[in-house]
Amino acid sequence: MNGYEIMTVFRDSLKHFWQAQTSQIYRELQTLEKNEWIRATHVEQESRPDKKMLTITEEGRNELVRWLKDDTLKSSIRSPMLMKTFFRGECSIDENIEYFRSLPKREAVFPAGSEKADSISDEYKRTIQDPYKALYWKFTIDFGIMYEKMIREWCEHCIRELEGIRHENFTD
Amino acid sequence: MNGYEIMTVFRDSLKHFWQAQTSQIYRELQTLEKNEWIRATHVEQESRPDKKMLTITEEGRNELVRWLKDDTLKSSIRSPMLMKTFFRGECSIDENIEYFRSLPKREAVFPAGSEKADSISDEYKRTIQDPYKALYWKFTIDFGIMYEKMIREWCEHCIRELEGIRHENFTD
DNA sequence: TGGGTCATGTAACCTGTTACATGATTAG
DNA sequence: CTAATCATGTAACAGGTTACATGACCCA
Repeated sequence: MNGYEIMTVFRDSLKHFWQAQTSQIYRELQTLEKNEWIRATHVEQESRPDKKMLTITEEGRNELVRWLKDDTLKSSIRSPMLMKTFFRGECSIDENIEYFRSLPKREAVFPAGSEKADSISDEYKRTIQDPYKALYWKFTIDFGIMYEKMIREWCEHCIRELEGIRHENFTD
Repeated sequence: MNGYEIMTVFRDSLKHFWQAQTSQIYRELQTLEKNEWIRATHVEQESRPDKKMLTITEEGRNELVRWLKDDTLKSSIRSPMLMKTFFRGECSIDENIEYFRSLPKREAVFPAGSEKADSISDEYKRTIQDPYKALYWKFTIDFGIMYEKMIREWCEHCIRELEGIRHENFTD
């Protein structure tokens, strides 16, 4: 792929678990090239700007597998949404019930609906070809769907607790 | 609180959704002071190093509430774990079944067990006093517990799919 | 006497975001 | 003719990590 194609893959197929800007992609690709983990070929085109096609090297693939097998990396959650929830004691019960009601929509992993994710998949499967590799991509989609469901249940749980205390002497 | 106390709160009570290093805390506190969102008082102590106690200002609280009510900020997931899952097509089915078996333990939000979270809570509730505010902290713990459960179910789902294809002509 | 807690930070680096910059082709 | 797509990046800034630096007290 070239940088532009990688950008479209992030935008269309990976954004449910990782967003990346064009600027970051080009900068990271420069680093990968410096490390000789990828190699560039200049491809001339008519009626389209020339492309810089990138291919993974042997050392690059070794590094990829080394990273995959390294399970010392801990990927703890870093959630601005939970940080906001934590500080919601600054607002009233009614405001916070409304907050939890609107949260699932605002935090949606697939704002267009998770069914739409499948239609994106067609395009992506064409790029990826190998159905075995596409399976792991599908697993990340499944994660997103289950995550959305969990968020909805969590919000319902919080609303129930807030409604339970609304009529106690527990007001701000 | 002073910087050190804030560090202990992150370490003991917020690390399930946000980790912060001491160095970052002190740097951010400098910025908050520059913006006059917090104000410092020097407190002399015997047999202990002097403290720099910090208090939120009126503008600080306004800014906090402004941030709380701003729901234009989208907090999409950024998960190194899902990125690794995505690339797992590089490994064999058996290796990946093992990967999903060990994942819930490695990705645990509460490595000591979520029951232990409650014992941490006692210490924290003493700090926070206000039971209404403590409730929102508990909601973040509940999130962590539900998230762990979801991860376990997701891993079981992935293992089932991988075992289903193991005996098809779908090998690496 | 040695490790843990209390208490403060700085420096360098890496990663992610926002804004800027350019220019050709093609489809509606 | 105008907006979208293809194609490449740079600069500056913001946020997060790692390593370094200091020093006193307290408990075992």
